[in-house]
Amino acid sequence: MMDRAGEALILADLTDEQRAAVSHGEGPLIVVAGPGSGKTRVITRRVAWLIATGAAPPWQILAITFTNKAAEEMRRRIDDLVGAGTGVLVSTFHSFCARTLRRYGPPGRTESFAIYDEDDQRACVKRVVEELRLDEKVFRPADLLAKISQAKNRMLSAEDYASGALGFRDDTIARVFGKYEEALARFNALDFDDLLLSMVRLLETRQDVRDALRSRYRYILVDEYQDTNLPQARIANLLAGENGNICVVGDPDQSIYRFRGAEILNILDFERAHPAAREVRLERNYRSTKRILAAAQRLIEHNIARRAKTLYTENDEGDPIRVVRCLSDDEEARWVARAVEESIERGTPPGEIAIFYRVAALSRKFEEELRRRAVRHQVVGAVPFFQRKEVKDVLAWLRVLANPADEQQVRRLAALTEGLGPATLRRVEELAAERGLALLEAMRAVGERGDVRPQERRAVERVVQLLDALAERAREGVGPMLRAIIEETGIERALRSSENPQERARAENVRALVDAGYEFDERRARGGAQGDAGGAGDFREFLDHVALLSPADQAEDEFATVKLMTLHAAKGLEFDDVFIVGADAGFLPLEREGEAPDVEEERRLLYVGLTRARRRVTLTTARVRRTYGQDRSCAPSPFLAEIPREAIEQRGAGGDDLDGAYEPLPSFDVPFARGAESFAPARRNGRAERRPPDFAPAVVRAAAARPSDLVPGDRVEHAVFGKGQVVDITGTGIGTRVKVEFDAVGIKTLVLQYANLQRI
DNA sequence: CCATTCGATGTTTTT
DNA sequence: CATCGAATGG
Repeated sequence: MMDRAGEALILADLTDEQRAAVSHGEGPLIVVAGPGSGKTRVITRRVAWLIATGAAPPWQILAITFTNKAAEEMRRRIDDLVGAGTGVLVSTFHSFCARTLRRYGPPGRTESFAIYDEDDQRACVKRVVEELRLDEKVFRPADLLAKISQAKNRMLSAEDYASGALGFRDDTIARVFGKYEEALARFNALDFDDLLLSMVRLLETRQDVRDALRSRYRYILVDEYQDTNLPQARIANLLAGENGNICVVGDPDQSIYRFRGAEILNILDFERAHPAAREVRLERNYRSTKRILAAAQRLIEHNIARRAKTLYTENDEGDPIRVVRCLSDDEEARWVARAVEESIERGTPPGEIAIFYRVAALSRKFEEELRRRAVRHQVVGAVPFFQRKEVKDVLAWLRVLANPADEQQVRRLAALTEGLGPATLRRVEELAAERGLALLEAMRAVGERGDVRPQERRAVERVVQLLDALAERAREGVGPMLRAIIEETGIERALRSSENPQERARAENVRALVDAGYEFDERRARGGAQGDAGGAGDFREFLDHVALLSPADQAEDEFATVKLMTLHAAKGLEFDDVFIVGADAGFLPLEREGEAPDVEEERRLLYVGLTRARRRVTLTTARVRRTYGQDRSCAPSPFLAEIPREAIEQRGAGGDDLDGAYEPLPSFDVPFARGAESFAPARRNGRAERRPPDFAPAVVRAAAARPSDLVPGDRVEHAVFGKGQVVDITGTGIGTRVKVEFDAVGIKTLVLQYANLQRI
């Protein structure tokens, strides 16, 4: 424990506001922290201060974050201040709940419950939909799941939903909801939302648990409070108790997870829920230049549902924000990649450069372009490793072992097993129904069905035998178990010998999973984890760990690589040089079919993006963007007009200007200057219409024009089809199609754009 | 039972 | 264009 000097040290280099928050005594505290205002610093210092002053021993402090990554980072910073392994619990809501529920048993489940991720959930909904004989086209499992999750976030039960249902569709959703809940209970499973809801129920119904937890965790700190949903806020408040020691930190302007149930009122109305709360506002920004901050501030002031907050900074004026209007998305990618290169040449460390986009699908072109230029880069949160099919296939074996009631996973095993198809499975299910057995038990008894052929019976037995063999090896650790799985099932071998390079990459994932298992064992052997040493608990813990890992957690912050990520993933990070691409109407705010965009939320999203930057921001737009292989013309995002002009330097890439909304400025890079003037841009409020090929913009025509001096009779070569002769050419611009009679494969019609024909 | 092919269909954001 | 699911043929 620290002395007075240590205490002074904790407060030494803080501003008055920061100090007020850090050294707040008992009772509720809300810290409204603007971007770059030293929020994490305040939390970690406060933890240190509580310990140093003896207000609470470390193990009575609970700090809650949203992502594992944030938790890790916070733990690290707390360790730096107070020493490692002091026992401060830093956890995400979900893993804190999972852990507590495992200890006390969630209502209606046993402690060995499975945690269902989105894939599992969808599969489960799908089964319900089939069971109810609904048309999957009309009732798409993913849509239904979204509705169900939404309801759960609002703490509505299936019955609640049913009683509020309007019309047939709602009624049906309510029925699916109910069946889905039944299925989860039967499988002894909880989905992500249930982890929170069960926790609420546990705290509300079990006074002993509530008291135990309250005396255990006397100080609660919640980061990113603006992103809490109803159950999360309820949990935090139940843990804290009335007038308890709850400290919430956040920024309503950075609330960007409404689609997932985040309730911005939790933070806006915190004081109403806690009349005794003290509020501290952190408005000084230490991160960005004056210009960036001014731009962000002016932008966000267009929101109506917010509480005024005025940020300021003592930092430099800085460079203007670049706004670049490109002729096409291809060119945007080229331009950005070049600008990234240039930034690196100017001395920016690659790891200090980031590219943000609204939708993940946009990443591809930038990736390709960076790869072409050999710029090291990394897509953050691209494909969540532990959610890849091959990884989940392997994990399914462990999951069945951990929770044999999980029929969903048992089915998965069946699907993985050669010779065990739907027909055989149905027979096993019938057997289960007849005898009142669990699916897995029925598989053991498969011999009692006369109508299962020996070949199929053997397949079923293989599954059971492997599970038994794995159970035997459970004490050896997760690594050996995983290894046994891939060896016995031959999954890695099968993938590795595939023709398809993508498949072979999957083999690497399987291998990496086994490695992760061994690493887990090692970490555990070193005494890192708590709980029973070795044995069956091990792989359960491994599964929990894996289930609650998010894509963002996979990011390794390598100093040497440029980062690409969605605007959502950018929250909480900072970079010297930020590129926000795809700043087009329709994309930002993102418009979805049949739904009005949530403009304020989208504006906050851009606000988050802008305020990640320390030194430079570049926003890019494209006149023509390709989606579904179709060209659509786009207007710039309306948000661009909300940024003060004096903070902007506007450029057109391709000898073009910004549609008159801004002063025309000299071009930066002019790959396709000519021909641009012949094209009058459609600037219909984003929702660009599909245009016939002849109206294809000049840029694209220029791009496609290169080989189009082809005439019938020319000899050409194609990468796949080999050599051939051009028979006919139809269409113009991007829609140009070439009919080629190939020597080897006969006549094919190719889209000139993609065919990549070489004249010979 | 399985592999291949064809057609339709689709694009947020994530614990 | 890419991916997925269903249909189809072996």
